[in-house]
Amino acid sequence: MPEGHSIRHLANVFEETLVGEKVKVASPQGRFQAEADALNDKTLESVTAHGKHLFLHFGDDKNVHIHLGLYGWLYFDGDPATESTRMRIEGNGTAANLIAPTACQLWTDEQVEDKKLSLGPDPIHADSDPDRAWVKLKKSSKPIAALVMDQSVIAGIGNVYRAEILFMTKTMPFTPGKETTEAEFSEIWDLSRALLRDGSRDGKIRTVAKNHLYGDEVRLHGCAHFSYVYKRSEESCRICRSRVQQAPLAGRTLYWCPSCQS
DNA sequence: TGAGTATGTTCAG
DNA sequence: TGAACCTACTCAT
Repeated sequence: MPEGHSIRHLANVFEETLVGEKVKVASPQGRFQAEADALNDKTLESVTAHGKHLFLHFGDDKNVHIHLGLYGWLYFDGDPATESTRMRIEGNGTAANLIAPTACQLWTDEQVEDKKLSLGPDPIHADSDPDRAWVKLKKSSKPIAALVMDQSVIAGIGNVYRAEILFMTKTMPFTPGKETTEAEFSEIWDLSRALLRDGSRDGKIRTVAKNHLYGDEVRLHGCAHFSYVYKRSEESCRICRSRVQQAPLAGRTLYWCPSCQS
Protein backbone atom coordinates (compact mmCIF):
# COMPACT_ATOMS: atom_id res chain seq x y z
CA MET A 1 0.00 0.00 0.00
CA PRO A 2 2.43 2.71 1.07
CA GLU A 3 5.17 4.53 -0.77
CA GLY A 4 7.78 6.76 0.85
CA HIS A 5 5.37 9.63 1.51
CA SER A 6 3.18 7.38 3.71
CA ILE A 7 6.13 6.21 5.79
CA ARG A 8 7.32 9.79 6.38
CA HIS A 9 3.75 10.73 7.31
CA LEU A 10 3.54 7.86 9.82
CA ALA A 11 6.91 8.90 11.28
CA ASN A 12 5.47 12.42 11.72
CA VAL A 13 2.43 11.01 13.54
CA PHE A 14 4.72 9.04 15.87
CA GLU A 15 6.70 12.21 16.57
CA GLU A 16 3.52 14.13 17.41
CA THR A 17 2.11 11.44 19.69
CA LEU A 18 4.42 8.78 21.11
CA VAL A 19 8.03 9.96 20.77
CA GLY A 20 9.41 10.88 24.19
CA GLU A 21 6.80 8.76 25.94
CA LYS A 22 7.28 5.71 28.11
CA VAL A 23 5.19 3.16 26.22
CA LYS A 24 3.42 -0.13 26.66
CA VAL A 25 4.35 -2.56 23.89
CA ALA A 26 2.34 -5.68 23.17
CA SER A 27 1.73 -8.23 20.44
CA PRO A 28 -1.92 -9.36 20.55
CA GLN A 29 -1.20 -11.62 17.58
CA GLY A 30 1.75 -13.18 19.42
CA ARG A 31 4.36 -13.18 16.65
CA PHE A 32 6.23 -10.22 18.21
CA GLN A 33 5.63 -11.16 21.84
CA ALA A 34 9.22 -11.79 23.01
CA GLU A 35 10.39 -8.57 21.36
CA ALA A 36 7.45 -6.63 22.78
CA ASP A 37 8.31 -7.84 26.28
CA ALA A 38 11.88 -6.56 25.80
CA LEU A 39 10.56 -3.09 24.84
CA ASN A 40 7.70 -2.75 27.30
CA ASP A 41 7.92 0.31 29.60
CA LYS A 42 10.83 1.76 27.62
CA THR A 43 10.83 5.28 26.19
CA LEU A 44 10.35 5.68 22.45
CA GLU A 45 13.29 8.03 21.90
CA SER A 46 12.94 8.81 18.20
CA VAL A 47 11.55 7.61 14.88
CA THR A 48 13.28 7.71 11.50
CA ALA A 49 12.09 6.87 8.00
CA HIS A 50 14.16 5.95 4.97
CA GLY A 51 12.29 5.18 1.77
CA LYS A 52 9.59 2.66 2.67
CA HIS A 53 11.31 1.58 5.90
CA LEU A 54 10.31 2.88 9.34
CA PHE A 55 12.58 2.65 12.39
CA LEU A 56 11.48 3.12 16.00
CA HIS A 57 14.44 3.85 18.26
CA PHE A 58 14.22 2.86 21.94
CA GLY A 59 17.88 3.36 22.89
CA ASP A 60 20.09 0.70 24.51
CA ASP A 61 20.78 -0.79 21.03
CA LYS A 62 17.09 -1.58 20.58
CA ASN A 63 15.17 -0.53 17.46
CA VAL A 64 12.06 -1.80 15.71
CA HIS A 65 12.36 -2.13 11.94
CA ILE A 66 8.99 -1.96 10.17
CA HIS A 67 8.24 -2.54 6.51
CA LEU A 68 4.54 -2.45 5.68
CA GLY A 69 4.85 -4.37 2.42
CA LEU A 70 1.76 -4.80 0.29
CA TYR A 71 -0.86 -5.31 2.99
CA GLY A 72 0.47 -3.71 6.13
CA TRP A 73 -0.70 -0.52 7.84
CA LEU A 74 -0.41 1.40 11.10
CA TYR A 75 -3.66 2.54 12.69
CA PHE A 76 -3.60 5.35 15.25
CA ASP A 77 -6.23 7.31 17.20
CA GLY A 78 -7.08 4.68 19.75
CA ASP A 79 -8.37 2.06 17.36
CA PRO A 80 -8.69 -1.08 19.44
CA ALA A 81 -6.15 -3.81 18.92
CA THR A 82 -7.49 -6.94 17.26
CA GLU A 83 -6.08 -10.44 17.41
CA SER A 84 -4.32 -9.71 14.11
CA THR A 85 -2.37 -6.75 15.56
CA ARG A 86 1.30 -7.66 15.26
CA MET A 87 2.50 -4.85 17.52
CA ARG A 88 0.66 -2.31 19.66
CA ILE A 89 2.44 0.68 21.17
CA GLU A 90 0.42 2.61 23.72
CA GLY A 91 1.14 5.80 25.63
CA ASN A 92 0.18 9.44 26.04
CA GLY A 93 -3.50 8.56 25.59
CA THR A 94 -3.07 7.11 22.14
CA ALA A 95 -1.94 3.87 20.52
CA ALA A 96 -0.40 2.64 17.29
CA ASN A 97 -1.60 -0.73 16.00
CA LEU A 98 0.56 -2.44 13.38
CA ILE A 99 -1.36 -4.79 11.08
CA ALA A 100 0.03 -7.33 8.56
CA PRO A 101 3.52 -5.90 7.99
CA THR A 102 6.04 -7.62 5.76
CA ALA A 103 8.64 -6.94 8.44
CA CYS A 104 8.45 -6.14 12.16
CA GLN A 105 11.78 -6.95 13.78
CA LEU A 106 13.85 -6.00 16.81
CA TRP A 107 17.16 -4.75 15.42
CA THR A 108 20.47 -3.48 16.79
CA ASP A 109 21.80 -0.05 15.84
CA GLU A 110 24.23 -1.76 13.46
CA GLN A 111 21.43 -3.61 11.66
CA VAL A 112 19.56 -0.33 11.21
CA GLU A 113 22.63 1.37 9.75
CA ASP A 114 23.34 -1.58 7.43
CA LYS A 115 19.80 -1.40 6.05
CA LYS A 116 19.98 2.36 5.51
CA LEU A 117 23.32 1.94 3.70
CA SER A 118 21.82 -0.70 1.42
CA LEU A 119 19.09 1.70 0.31
CA GLY A 120 19.51 4.45 -2.26
CA PRO A 121 19.14 8.11 -1.29
CA ASP A 122 15.63 9.14 -0.20
CA PRO A 123 14.58 12.33 -2.03
CA ILE A 124 12.39 13.37 0.91
CA HIS A 125 15.50 14.04 3.05
CA ALA A 126 17.15 17.44 2.65
CA ASP A 127 20.64 15.95 3.06
CA SER A 128 20.30 12.96 0.70
CA ASP A 129 22.79 12.82 -2.15
CA PRO A 130 21.26 12.42 -5.63
CA ASP A 131 24.69 11.67 -7.10
CA ARG A 132 24.59 8.22 -5.49
CA ALA A 133 21.47 7.46 -7.54
CA TRP A 134 22.82 9.09 -10.68
CA VAL A 135 26.02 7.00 -10.58
CA LYS A 136 24.01 3.77 -10.46
CA LEU A 137 21.50 4.90 -13.04
CA LYS A 138 24.00 5.95 -15.68
CA LYS A 139 25.77 2.57 -15.46
CA SER A 140 22.65 0.49 -16.00
CA SER A 141 21.08 -0.80 -19.18
CA LYS A 142 17.80 -1.48 -17.36
CA PRO A 143 14.87 0.74 -18.33
CA ILE A 144 14.45 3.94 -16.37
CA ALA A 145 11.02 2.71 -15.21
CA ALA A 146 12.70 -0.23 -13.45
CA LEU A 147 15.50 1.90 -11.98
CA VAL A 148 13.40 4.64 -10.38
CA MET A 149 11.46 1.98 -8.47
CA ASP A 150 14.60 0.05 -7.46
CA GLN A 151 14.98 0.87 -3.75
CA SER A 152 18.76 0.49 -3.92
CA VAL A 153 18.84 3.29 -6.54
CA ILE A 154 16.21 5.71 -5.16
CA ALA A 155 14.42 4.90 -1.89
CA GLY A 156 10.75 5.66 -1.52
CA ILE A 157 9.26 5.62 -5.02
CA GLY A 158 6.62 2.95 -5.68
CA ASN A 159 4.37 2.05 -8.57
CA VAL A 160 2.05 5.08 -8.40
CA TYR A 161 4.80 7.67 -8.15
CA ARG A 162 6.82 5.82 -10.82
CA ALA A 163 4.05 6.17 -13.38
CA GLU A 164 3.20 9.74 -12.45
CA ILE A 165 6.78 11.05 -12.22
CA LEU A 166 7.80 9.57 -15.57
CA PHE A 167 4.66 11.05 -17.13
CA MET A 168 5.16 14.50 -15.61
CA THR A 169 8.79 14.62 -16.74
CA LYS A 170 7.81 13.34 -20.24
CA THR A 171 10.19 10.40 -19.84
CA MET A 172 9.90 7.41 -22.17
CA PRO A 173 9.77 4.59 -19.57
CA PHE A 174 11.76 2.04 -21.60
CA THR A 175 14.79 4.30 -22.06
CA PRO A 176 17.88 2.54 -20.64
CA GLY A 177 19.26 4.25 -17.55
CA LYS A 178 22.61 4.83 -19.22
CA GLU A 179 20.94 6.81 -22.00
CA THR A 180 19.32 9.20 -19.53
CA THR A 181 20.95 12.63 -19.41
CA GLU A 182 21.96 14.31 -16.18
CA ALA A 183 19.41 17.06 -16.82
CA GLU A 184 16.64 14.46 -17.22
CA PHE A 185 17.70 12.71 -14.04
CA SER A 186 17.79 16.02 -12.15
CA GLU A 187 14.24 16.74 -13.24
CA ILE A 188 13.10 13.29 -12.04
CA TRP A 189 14.91 13.73 -8.71
CA ASP A 190 13.57 17.23 -8.06
CA LEU A 191 10.01 16.21 -8.91
CA SER A 192 10.29 13.08 -6.73
CA ARG A 193 11.40 15.25 -3.82
CA ALA A 194 8.58 17.75 -4.30
CA LEU A 195 5.84 15.12 -4.69
CA LEU A 196 7.00 12.90 -1.82
CA ARG A 197 7.27 15.88 0.52
CA ASP A 198 3.86 17.17 -0.47
CA GLY A 199 2.31 13.71 -0.06
CA SER A 200 3.92 13.19 3.35
CA ARG A 201 1.90 16.05 4.86
CA ASP A 202 -1.29 14.03 4.94
CA GLY A 203 -0.21 10.70 3.47
CA LYS A 204 -2.01 11.29 0.17
CA ILE A 205 -0.59 11.21 -3.34
CA ARG A 206 -1.20 14.44 -5.25
CA THR A 207 0.21 14.76 -8.75
CA VAL A 208 -2.43 16.26 -11.06
CA ALA A 209 -2.45 20.05 -11.60
CA LYS A 210 -5.74 21.85 -10.90
CA ASN A 211 -6.27 22.72 -14.57
CA HIS A 212 -6.04 19.00 -15.46
CA LEU A 213 -8.56 17.81 -12.85
CA TYR A 214 -11.53 16.27 -14.61
CA GLY A 215 -13.01 12.82 -15.08
CA ASP A 216 -12.82 9.81 -12.79
CA GLU A 217 -10.72 9.41 -9.68
CA VAL A 218 -8.58 6.40 -8.91
CA ARG A 219 -9.47 4.53 -5.74
CA LEU A 220 -6.44 3.70 -3.59
CA HIS A 221 -7.53 1.68 -0.56
CA GLY A 222 -10.78 3.53 -0.10
CA CYS A 223 -9.36 6.99 -0.81
CA ALA A 224 -10.00 8.93 -4.00
CA HIS A 225 -6.99 10.20 -5.92
CA PHE A 226 -6.53 11.82 -9.30
CA SER A 227 -3.71 10.51 -11.48
CA TYR A 228 -2.31 11.36 -14.90
CA VAL A 229 -1.73 7.76 -16.01
CA TYR A 230 -1.73 5.36 -13.04
CA LYS A 231 -4.62 2.90 -13.49
CA ARG A 232 -6.00 4.92 -16.40
CA SER A 233 -5.22 2.49 -19.23
CA GLU A 234 -8.89 2.40 -20.30
CA GLU A 235 -8.97 6.19 -20.52
CA SER A 236 -7.43 8.97 -22.53
CA CYS A 237 -4.41 11.04 -21.55
CA ARG A 238 -5.39 14.21 -19.66
CA ILE A 239 -3.04 16.22 -21.90
CA CYS A 240 -3.13 14.80 -25.44
CA ARG A 241 -6.16 12.44 -25.41
CA SER A 242 -4.10 9.43 -26.56
CA ARG A 243 -5.08 6.12 -25.00
CA VAL A 244 -2.98 5.42 -21.87
CA GLN A 245 -1.01 2.16 -22.20
CA GLN A 246 -0.21 -0.50 -19.61
CA ALA A 247 2.41 -3.28 -19.53
CA PRO A 248 4.23 -5.25 -16.83
CA LEU A 249 7.66 -3.87 -16.02
CA ALA A 250 9.91 -4.87 -13.12
CA GLY A 251 7.15 -7.07 -11.74
CA ARG A 252 4.52 -4.33 -11.57
CA THR A 253 2.03 -2.81 -13.97
CA LEU A 254 3.47 0.25 -15.69
CA TYR A 255 1.14 2.94 -17.09
CA TRP A 256 2.27 5.55 -19.61
CA CYS A 257 1.13 7.81 -22.43
CA PRO A 258 2.84 6.75 -25.69
CA SER A 259 2.41 10.21 -27.16
CA CYS A 260 3.49 12.49 -24.27
CA GLN A 261 6.28 10.14 -23.20
CA SER A 262 8.00 9.50 -26.52
C1' DT B 1 -20.68 -13.38 -1.68
C1' DG B 2 -16.72 -14.76 -4.12
C1' DA B 3 -13.17 -13.69 -7.53
C1' DG B 4 -9.78 -10.56 -8.81
C1' DT B 5 -6.50 -6.99 -7.83
C1' DA B 6 -3.05 -4.33 -5.36
C1' DT B 7 0.96 2.12 -3.25
C1' DG B 8 5.93 -4.35 -1.79
C1' DT B 9 9.74 -7.41 -0.57
C1' DT B 10 12.06 -11.80 -0.07
C1' DC B 11 13.35 -16.23 -1.25
C1' DA B 12 13.43 -20.64 -3.81
C1' DG B 13 14.39 -22.61 -8.10
C1' DT C 1 10.60 -15.54 -12.67
C1' DG C 2 7.07 -16.95 -9.77
C1' DA C 3 5.26 -18.03 -5.24
C1' DA C 4 4.51 -16.61 -0.67
C1' DC C 5 2.99 -13.37 2.66
C1' DC C 6 -2.38 -13.39 4.03
C1' DT C 7 -5.39 -7.60 4.23
C1' DA C 8 -8.60 -4.51 2.15
C1' DC C 9 -10.97 -3.00 -1.41
C1' DT C 10 -13.67 -3.26 -6.05
C1' DC C 11 -16.62 -5.36 -9.06
C1' DA C 12 -19.47 -8.95 -11.10
C1' DT C 13 -22.87 -12.25 -9.98
